[in-house]
Amino acid sequence: MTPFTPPGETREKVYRFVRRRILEELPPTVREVQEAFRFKAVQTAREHLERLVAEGRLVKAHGKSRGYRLPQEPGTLFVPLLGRVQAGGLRAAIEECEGYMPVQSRGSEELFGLRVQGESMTGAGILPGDIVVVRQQAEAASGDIVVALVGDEATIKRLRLRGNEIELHPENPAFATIVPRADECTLLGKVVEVRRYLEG
Amino acid sequence: MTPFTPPGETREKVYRFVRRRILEELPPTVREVQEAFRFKAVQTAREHLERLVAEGRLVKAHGKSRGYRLPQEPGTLFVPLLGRVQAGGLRAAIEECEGYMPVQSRGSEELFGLRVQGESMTGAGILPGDIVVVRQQAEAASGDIVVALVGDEATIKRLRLRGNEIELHPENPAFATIVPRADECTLLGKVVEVRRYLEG
DNA sequence: TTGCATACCAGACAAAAGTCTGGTATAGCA
DNA sequence: TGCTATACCAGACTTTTGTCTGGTATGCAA
Repeated sequence: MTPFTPPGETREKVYRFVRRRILEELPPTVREVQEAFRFKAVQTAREHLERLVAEGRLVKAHGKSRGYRLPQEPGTLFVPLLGRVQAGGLRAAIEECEGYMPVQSRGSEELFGLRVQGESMTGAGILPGDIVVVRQQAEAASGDIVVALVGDEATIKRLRLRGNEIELHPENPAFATIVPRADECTLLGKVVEVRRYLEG
Repeated sequence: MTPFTPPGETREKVYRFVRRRILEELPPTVREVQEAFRFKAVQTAREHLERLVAEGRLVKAHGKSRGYRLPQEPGTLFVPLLGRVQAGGLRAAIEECEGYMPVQSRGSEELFGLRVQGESMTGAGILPGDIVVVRQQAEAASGDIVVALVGDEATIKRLRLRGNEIELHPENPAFATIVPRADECTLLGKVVEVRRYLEG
């Protein structure tokens, strides 16, 4: 190989290669980097990688195979996607989930996805078939969109607190506000994200 | 260790462990599985893993380190998130993207994320600040929600084809339909997903 | 009882992957 | 010119990791 490529050019490509591989769930080995770039020596790949670590663009687990990672945790979590939640059974629903979906998150949160049924929140841009990502929490602020278990089915509404009273407001004039008694209503969590898949 | 645990119980836990590790971007080695379950022999871990492969719950790359993967490609891709797209510059906008977001995809698609500006699509549940995931394509069907470059700015509208004419319909009565000339309108792609982050 | 299955262990070997020492060629700078 | 830096190569060593052979204990069914 001609021992002169512009400084940093190859390294940039190495970085992009490694990042893609990490994001695709299988970080490369040093020798895989070597082969991808047709280096004749392992060391060449290693030098680029170590340089990227020194520059802070990668981090590594010393001595471990496929040990190169991205520095600032892209923080992608896979959370269970639930079809519906019925009385008492958030745990059960999570166990029997339909699948998993990737969500960006700071980590220590308990999240789940829930498929939206009904038109009661169309005014807030939440349509039937959409998926809401919910953070499990027992408290929420007035104005938050929440998932609550009222009677024996989970429902998505906007929460309003009036003194000690809880109100669950739909965002659609065709639906009525629910004012549940405290003992027949459990807050499952707060909606932190809304998704709509327009294909498949 | 007591040589009797109910059949399949440990294997189920091994499966969950491996799946979590794969989704977190670093598949475990056989010995990491061994240690996680306090097996005294590597072979025990290997037997569980090989069994999971035989059952089709995992697949593996023979002889490669950290070679266990999930069978049906969870297919999570990281796509560039664009703030805005201006005349001519989809390539440029992708180079200078704001960041990356995880998207579930069948793989060979060219996707990007775009932040929504304006209220012209609120009727379709697409609000200002939402992010749309767009598949790059030069053609689309009547009725699709598309991103098009009209003049020198990208816009999101519902596409209607009337014979040879292209119409870009807003979903908000306060906005007017656009009927661009073919030479001043470029189709950037089709919206395949809508996301709204309600926090942060 | 025998046979067979599951669940596990001991100890080894071989391949894969990380690491290291020492080298060459080119370019830029003092 | 010598010094330093980058980019790369050769070949080896060491650790990690995948793989293998053969073993024990328990439960179940013929």
